[in-house]
Amino acid sequence: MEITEAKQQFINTWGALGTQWGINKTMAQMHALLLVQTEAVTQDQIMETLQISRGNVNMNVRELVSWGLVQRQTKTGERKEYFVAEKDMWKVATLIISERKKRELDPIIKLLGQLQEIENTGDAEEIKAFKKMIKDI
Amino acid sequence: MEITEAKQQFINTWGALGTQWGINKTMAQMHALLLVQTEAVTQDQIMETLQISRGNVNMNVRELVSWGLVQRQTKTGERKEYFVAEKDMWKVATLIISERKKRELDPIIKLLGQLQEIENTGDAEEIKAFKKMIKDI
DNA sequence: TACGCATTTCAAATTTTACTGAAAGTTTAG
DNA sequence: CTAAACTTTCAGTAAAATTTGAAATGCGTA
Repeated sequence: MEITEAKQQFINTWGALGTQWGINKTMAQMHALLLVQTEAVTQDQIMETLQISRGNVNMNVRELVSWGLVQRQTKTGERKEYFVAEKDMWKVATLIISERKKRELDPIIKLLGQLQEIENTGDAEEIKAFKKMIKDI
Repeated sequence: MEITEAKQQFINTWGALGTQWGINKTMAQMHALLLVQTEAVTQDQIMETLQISRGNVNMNVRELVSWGLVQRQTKTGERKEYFVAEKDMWKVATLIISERKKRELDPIIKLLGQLQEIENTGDAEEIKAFKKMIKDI
């Protein structure tokens, strides 16, 4: 296998993995593409490589940037924007985990706190079991 | 808030969280339902509580069982099946993590190994960067 | 072995989620 | 200030995932 093919396969597999983890396929693929690319990449290059529309690229780039996984770059004297991915894998992992925690876990933890607090009438055993379960989570 | 309402809210939120993590909503809700239920539960009870079809219950129960999160029980002299969830949250977490690892991570790790191995022609710098990236993951 | 209740299967329908493309909006060099 | 060059938005469309429901199958009892 040569390098181009290897990169392609990596992009596809990364995309598939993303899907299984509740991350949209295109976003995962774009991330993979930017990871394997040493040089900064333009919107058009992404469109062509992944065969997707301009709007789609735009939305997912924005999302990747908001996760802190990708940065925008502008070269002086050019209107065009370039994109580069964070390459330090340790940082990447940290960013993903803390971002998901913030967006998804924190809300449910808050709810669990509330549930722990407030109910009190009814079958005592049942309530006790429920509270224990919530607490354990 | 009383216990019934609290349980309901827990089921809904758990379902929503599941969705965000690439687990289908019904499966997550069913798991939540079985968690908050002290007693073993039948297919019909699940259908009624979550307002879903028999086929749907069947498929998702099977999936939960295959994850080891739920067990089937039969009472002697009855054809009917009852379901109970693993209640030890530590075990639950371990099961989920190891199952997802097995199903999703292992395949990509295998691929990464392959990618690490085989390509060798082309721009040396590019290949080096790619291999480093793969290795870091 | 046959009957009836319960579970399983799976193609079709529905629901949810993602993508496209064209119009509107921005930015910057000149 | 203007126009060219990009970027962004979003309603409509397309694709993917989930759910239904009815037919087929399995199981236990008599």
